[in-house]
Amino acid sequence: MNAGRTARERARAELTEEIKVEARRQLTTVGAEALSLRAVSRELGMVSSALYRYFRSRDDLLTALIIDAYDALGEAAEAAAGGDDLLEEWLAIYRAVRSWARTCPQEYALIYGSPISGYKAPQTTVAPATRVPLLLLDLLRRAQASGRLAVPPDAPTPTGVLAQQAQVLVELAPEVPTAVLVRTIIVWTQLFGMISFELFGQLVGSMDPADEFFDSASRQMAAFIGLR
Amino acid sequence: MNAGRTARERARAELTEEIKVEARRQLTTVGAEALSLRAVSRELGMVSSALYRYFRSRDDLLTALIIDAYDALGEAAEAAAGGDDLLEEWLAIYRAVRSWARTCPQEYALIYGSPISGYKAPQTTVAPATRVPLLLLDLLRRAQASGRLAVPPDAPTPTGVLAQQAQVLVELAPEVPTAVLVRTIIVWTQLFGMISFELFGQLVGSMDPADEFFDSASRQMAAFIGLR
DNA sequence: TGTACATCAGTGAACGCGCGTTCACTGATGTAC
DNA sequence: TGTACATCAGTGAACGCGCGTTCACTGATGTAC
Repeated sequence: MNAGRTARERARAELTEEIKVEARRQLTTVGAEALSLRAVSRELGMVSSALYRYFRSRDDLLTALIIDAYDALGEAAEAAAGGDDLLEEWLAIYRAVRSWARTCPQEYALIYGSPISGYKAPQTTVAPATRVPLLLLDLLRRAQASGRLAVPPDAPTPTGVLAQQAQVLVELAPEVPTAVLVRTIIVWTQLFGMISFELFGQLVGSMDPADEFFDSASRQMAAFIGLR
Repeated sequence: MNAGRTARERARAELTEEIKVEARRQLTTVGAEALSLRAVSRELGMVSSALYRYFRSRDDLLTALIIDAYDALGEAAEAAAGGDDLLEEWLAIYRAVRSWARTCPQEYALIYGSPISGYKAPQTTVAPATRVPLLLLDLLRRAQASGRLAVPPDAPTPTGVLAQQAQVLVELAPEVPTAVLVRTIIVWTQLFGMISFELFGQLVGSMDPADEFFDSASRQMAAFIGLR
């Protein structure tokens, strides 16, 4: 499929990739806020201004890295999906998310950590960000269809504003009870709270290393939304 | 109580405070990573080197800000504690934490956001960080003593590594069942996951504004640990 | 109460760095005839 | 297949900034006798 591409096009695609790879490499030591175009170009043996042929600005490079991070996470999660047991699939997705976060903590921080000061994420980052949530919602739809989703009796059906807000999710997964959808957001925040605490050192002194805790929490949260 | 203090001592204490206030003010626009000693001193009308009479380095100033942030959060939470209904008290502490985070998002990010690259938090930050958890554990002890803590039947009692790790908490709240203590960490991570998502913009498009969601989640999480 | 000395706060210059971005340019690659 | 022109990648110098930290110093405040 590279057939019709000119040498120029191929070189451009490759270098664009190399720049991102090097930027990612530097992220492991330095954090997004301090990521430097000059350092990246220096490491690639090119002059800093040359980088502007590939990215219009530092923010543009950051955007590309953010989209790549969401996509990498999405791919990792999607690769873990499938199988015939839905609960196991749910847990596998959870593990894939954690595992990706642990192997790429700075990329995780890029998308789920503190906002980068002075950087405003453009709309293009929105779609990649929804890959994992959409995957989980799809799983819940399948669970509901196959009778593996037992709405917990103590799950309150949302009313008022909350019910309205839940509509966005209802449209994506109309079969799934609203009470479960709200709980899904709760466990969704729990998942990232747990991973952030693990990566950012907040669990040190209690549940670190967090393997067993993560496993227990995942299962309890799956039960919390009624998945079995 | 300022009686025995010399003018020098008073001036020093005041300026130390002013530096922190100005640094905090700059944090609202710039993020910890980019916080600049020179900018702080400039704004205070002093020469940058003068700041070194008060803080040995930039990291020292950051440490002071971190400790202050934990303490401010701790105070806000402690102020919300008390009252005769334990569930209401729990919810009030939750609301206080969220409310503090929303009024001081950059200070929140300082302690619960991505780690600051190149900064290593010293031991002195540990104690202030435990104020809120200790408050909640104390509440749970009182709940257990007054029979307001009904261990949820589906809460698994931890075994193996998890049981060992839970010992740290058991020592702090020996009356509270271990199953509840593990769930407490789960809801603890949920709380900060939820707040981070709200502040960092991850809920936009679903549960933002998050007031009702936060309220519902707090109550459901209280029920999850068996508090009523 | 007054004096001599020690402590400390704040100055200003300097060191040695780094950064993002622009711009006129050279030389290679691609395209149309 | 060969030539003329257009496109594009990469260069190197420059602009205008910023930063943390050190150091010898002046002058004010505090302390001991």
